[in-house]
Amino acid sequence: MMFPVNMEEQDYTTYCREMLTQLMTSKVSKVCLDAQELILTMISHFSLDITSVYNWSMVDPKVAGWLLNPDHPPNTFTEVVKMLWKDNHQECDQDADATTLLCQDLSQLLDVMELLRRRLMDCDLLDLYLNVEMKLTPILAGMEYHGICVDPQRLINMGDILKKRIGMVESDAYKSAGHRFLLSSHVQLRTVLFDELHLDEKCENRQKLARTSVNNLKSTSESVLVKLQHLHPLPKLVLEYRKLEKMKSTYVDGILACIKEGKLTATWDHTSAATGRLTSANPNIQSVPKQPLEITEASNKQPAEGDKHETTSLCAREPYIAREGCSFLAADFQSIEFRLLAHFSKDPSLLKVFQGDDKKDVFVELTSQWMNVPPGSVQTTDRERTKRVVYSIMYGVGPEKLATYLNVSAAEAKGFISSFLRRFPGVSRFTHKCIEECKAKGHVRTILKRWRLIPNIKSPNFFLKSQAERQAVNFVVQGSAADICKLAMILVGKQLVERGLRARLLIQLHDELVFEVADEEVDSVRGVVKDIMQSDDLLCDGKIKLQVPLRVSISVGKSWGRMTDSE
DNA sequence: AGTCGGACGCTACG
DNA sequence: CGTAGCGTCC
Repeated sequence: MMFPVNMEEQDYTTYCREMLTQLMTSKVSKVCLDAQELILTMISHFSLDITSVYNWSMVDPKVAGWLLNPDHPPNTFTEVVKMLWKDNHQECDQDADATTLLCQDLSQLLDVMELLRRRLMDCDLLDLYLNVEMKLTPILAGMEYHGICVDPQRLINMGDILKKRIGMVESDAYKSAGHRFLLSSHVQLRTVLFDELHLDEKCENRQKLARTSVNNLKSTSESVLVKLQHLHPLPKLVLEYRKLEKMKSTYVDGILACIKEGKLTATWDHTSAATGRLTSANPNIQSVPKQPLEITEASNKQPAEGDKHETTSLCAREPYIAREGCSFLAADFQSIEFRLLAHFSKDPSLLKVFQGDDKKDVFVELTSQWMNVPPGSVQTTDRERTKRVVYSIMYGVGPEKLATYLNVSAAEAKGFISSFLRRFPGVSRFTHKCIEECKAKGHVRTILKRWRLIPNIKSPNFFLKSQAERQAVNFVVQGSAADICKLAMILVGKQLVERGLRARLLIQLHDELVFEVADEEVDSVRGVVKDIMQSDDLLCDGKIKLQVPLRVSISVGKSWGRMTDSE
């Protein structure tokens, strides 16, 4: 490519923009390390129309390296090279200057990419690479470019309320402990709870309290504090302190620190999750709490009035506001991982739960099947328990952890799991098939053939082998859900552009997409998004057949904290 | 004497 | 299961 030097700046910019746009949309193969970053830079620098970058096609060696070995992705070009040639790669000249090094890299770039392409082909990953992962790259760049508007004043107000309440809980905690100590220190809390107050010895019917995983010390985690809270006021105060502190440090102060020019600009990372999921960082928008935090605010001002306390509800998503004249539209795949478990298990009773009426509640339906009672008389607590059991089985967590979630004994939890597996035997068949396949091939695959190498599946160490088995099963379910969500992002993006709708994707929460939409386009966008996400076209034009239908629910709102269901 | 970085524990989300 | 990020502690 040539860049003329004798040009006015204005013309020069126009010239470059034209050149680069032509190059990017041409059929010529473009190899680019960190393609996402380049696209973002170009959108920002040349003020390009975001929709025009969706059909740019590039190949990125780092993304290829990650797909080949998702547990140990290469972070630099050197690491990509190392990965391909292992130990027998040509030594780089340590003393060479930057230009020489760059030239060496460039001279290798094409060869490297050619080799990566061949590897991807051999591993049956090329289709996934070209038609999913690389198509997603410009979409992620777009998400980073748009950013999300937040109202800083709301965050500051929340911070003030939290600060006051934290101070009060702190002094109450010191009183109940009998002395001051650092409430945020697990080590100090452990001493107070167990060495000074001996709460573990007073614990009802000798309940087993959790231990820390690395050092096997007495844990002070939520599940332990819940068990201790009836013995002494301190555990409950610590629980409240932790909730308030988490909210303040991560979701108020942490978010405020990430605001640049009035908006949040998270980075979206393709290659940091071995399961194929996306991650977001600085901030991690995917972990902003959904449930509001209820806090009791003592009103010192008018103690004469009847109520001593007034309760305030703090919602971390409340300060996220759609831009002027726009609304957020969220599209959520309803229990997609569970549906995929049903698909893979082919268990007739499980499949039946997802067939027919879209309106019915799948966990009520499942509880009804499991307990042999009519759906109408399923209790809320039973429904909740069913949900926990299903997710525990999918994640492969044992009876102990399930017991803490359900607040029952480990024996009871074990009973629930075995009862469930007896009632839906397809699930066990599926998990065993996963593990056997993994043992035979050394890896497992998702519906889009994404793979994960799991060498520990043959480990003589029981813990490592069990962990590997859980990972194998979980990867197939979680990774397949990730595949489908990526397909949705790509296809919805394409359809919105084709229909001239200016909705833009801002956030991906694994099974949910959040768009920002002009108010007058909300109805059209809702229709398009829902149709596509539920259509057979989504699954590679119907080439992939699922045993269950996918269902999408839509909600709309001006604030991310106040979204209402929308037909 | 102050500061950095890694290990660890805990907890949001899905 | 597996991400990010906050906090202590050495």
